[in-house]
Amino acid sequence: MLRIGELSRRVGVSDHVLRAWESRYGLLKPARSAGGFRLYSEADENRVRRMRAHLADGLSTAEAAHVAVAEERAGSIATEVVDAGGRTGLVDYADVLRQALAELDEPAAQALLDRLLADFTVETVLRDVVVPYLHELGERWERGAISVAQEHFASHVIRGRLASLARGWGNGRGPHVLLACPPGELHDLALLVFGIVLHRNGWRVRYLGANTPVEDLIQVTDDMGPNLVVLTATTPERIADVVPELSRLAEMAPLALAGAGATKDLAHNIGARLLTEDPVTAAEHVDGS
Amino acid sequence: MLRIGELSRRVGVSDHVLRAWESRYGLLKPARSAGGFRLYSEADENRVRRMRAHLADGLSTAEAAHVAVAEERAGSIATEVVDAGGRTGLVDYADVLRQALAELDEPAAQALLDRLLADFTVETVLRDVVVPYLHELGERWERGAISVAQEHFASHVIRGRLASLARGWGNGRGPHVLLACPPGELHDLALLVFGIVLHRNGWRVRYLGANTPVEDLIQVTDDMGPNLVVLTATTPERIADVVPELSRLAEMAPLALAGAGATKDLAHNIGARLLTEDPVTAAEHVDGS
DNA sequence: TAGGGTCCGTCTAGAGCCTGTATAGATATA
DNA sequence: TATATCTATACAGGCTCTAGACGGACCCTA
Repeated sequence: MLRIGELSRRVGVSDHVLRAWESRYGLLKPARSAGGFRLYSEADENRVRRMRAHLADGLSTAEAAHVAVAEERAGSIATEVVDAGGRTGLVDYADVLRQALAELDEPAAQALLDRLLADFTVETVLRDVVVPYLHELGERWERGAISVAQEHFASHVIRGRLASLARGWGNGRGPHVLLACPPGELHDLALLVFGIVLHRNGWRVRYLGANTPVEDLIQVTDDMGPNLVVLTATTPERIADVVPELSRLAEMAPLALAGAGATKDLAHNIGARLLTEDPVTAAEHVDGS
Repeated sequence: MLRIGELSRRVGVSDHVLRAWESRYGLLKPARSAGGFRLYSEADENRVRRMRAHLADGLSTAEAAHVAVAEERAGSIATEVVDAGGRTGLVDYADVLRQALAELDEPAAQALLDRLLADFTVETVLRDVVVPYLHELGERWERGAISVAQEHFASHVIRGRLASLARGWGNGRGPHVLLACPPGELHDLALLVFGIVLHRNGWRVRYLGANTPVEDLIQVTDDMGPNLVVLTATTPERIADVVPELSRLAEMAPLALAGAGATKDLAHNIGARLLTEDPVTAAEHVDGS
């Protein structure tokens, strides 16, 4: 821990200026000694150096400070993630994600996901962070513990990331899977996760998404002849309402049901497989034959 | 974000001239700092460089400025002629896109979009391909000329591409815009396009998406103090149903209405601005003040 | 070729913004 | 005690703002 004079000497910025940058731009937030002296860390020193670099690039003082702070933010999440990743797994990062999204802070959420995806496999991030977060989101949603605005915002950010992971999932030469949710079912993010992992395991994905009439499913199945059709639902009614139609579908192509709404009985009645694991694990275990 | 002195140094054009080109030819539309200083983006820097290139080619100042602005729209770096050809060429791509998506052929659609985005600016692709395609999709949807499966499939692919263009749109230091659709309105893709272009013009975007209760909008507006709130609706009822609430919102922050459902009367009654142009053009014309 | 119009880079003046530096009086540290 | 640091405020100089004027270069027309 350095006091202001020492920091000033090290970075070549006068103590007056350091205080000005602190009060005017929030560049530094030093700890304080018992008597009130500023105590700076190594991170603070680095931040000042980056600030000076940006000034040398021609940015205005205010702008340079802003950029230096913004960089710091992404960086700190990064190291934190890597540290925690080694020890405890990533599950805690669902919390960080939750907080960023609850505050409608898109940059923070994206930065976190960037870091996670840079350091871990897609499967790990999806299984340990995204899926737990989605569960929590769904549960808060049901409890009314979250505003519509928050839910929409979070869904949009997550959907955007998943969509970019899904890019090109119709490509390839592997077996062919058709994904959809039954009529009335609006939650398709877990299905997206499932499809992403399937594609990474060699499948070609056709995705129809939420709230799809079974009639259309049958039509597409007839046209395309998929090797597998997977439906997800969060409540049993969504499936129970269309049992006869799904039975017909199950005769046309192998059918699997997943999600909290998929019960053993329903699957049995329809003649479908039941997938009980989380979307990532389930996708890894599905057999392409 | 650069101030005028730094931009002047970088591009080798005096600050006086930069201001003259701005006021005389509309070459630049810099954001402003709280104190009124011009703040230039990288895009502005590039535009000035192109302007200089055209001057060096012998064009008059007015002409060079016109071309520099126009080619940003037309997108093609190669075209030195102000061409109508690029445009007719592009319009046909909406057809190709429509066909790929109608056949549920994700790889073909993605490949087309990859190609377009490599060759043209984001604005051009959105304005001349994506937005026309969305209009057509909406119209077929109303006519029942398209299956639910096709509509879902197409929406998902387009949404995914737009989401990746939207990545990071909450970043930056420009003015702050809140985007949403009123309750009952489910079509938010054009709003996504609008947000993407706004961000490329320096705005920070907070996106709440389709079907958002006005109560939540008011809440978020109160918390965040956006510089602008924009709502889109495809039918007037969506807006007409919540006129009193929107009037209240309009008193809290500048409000703009857009989309086919936004009428002059509604906007007037609510005390909101009306955006009548296509999403791309409208976003380019929105004033940050 | 002269005269007038237009284009466009440059300049000015007065006001306001941005930012490094200075000052004063009190308190902390060694 | 001597030095370092604290907070709060003031200030100066450079940068930028707006609005307009100026003048050289060019083009048209008579």
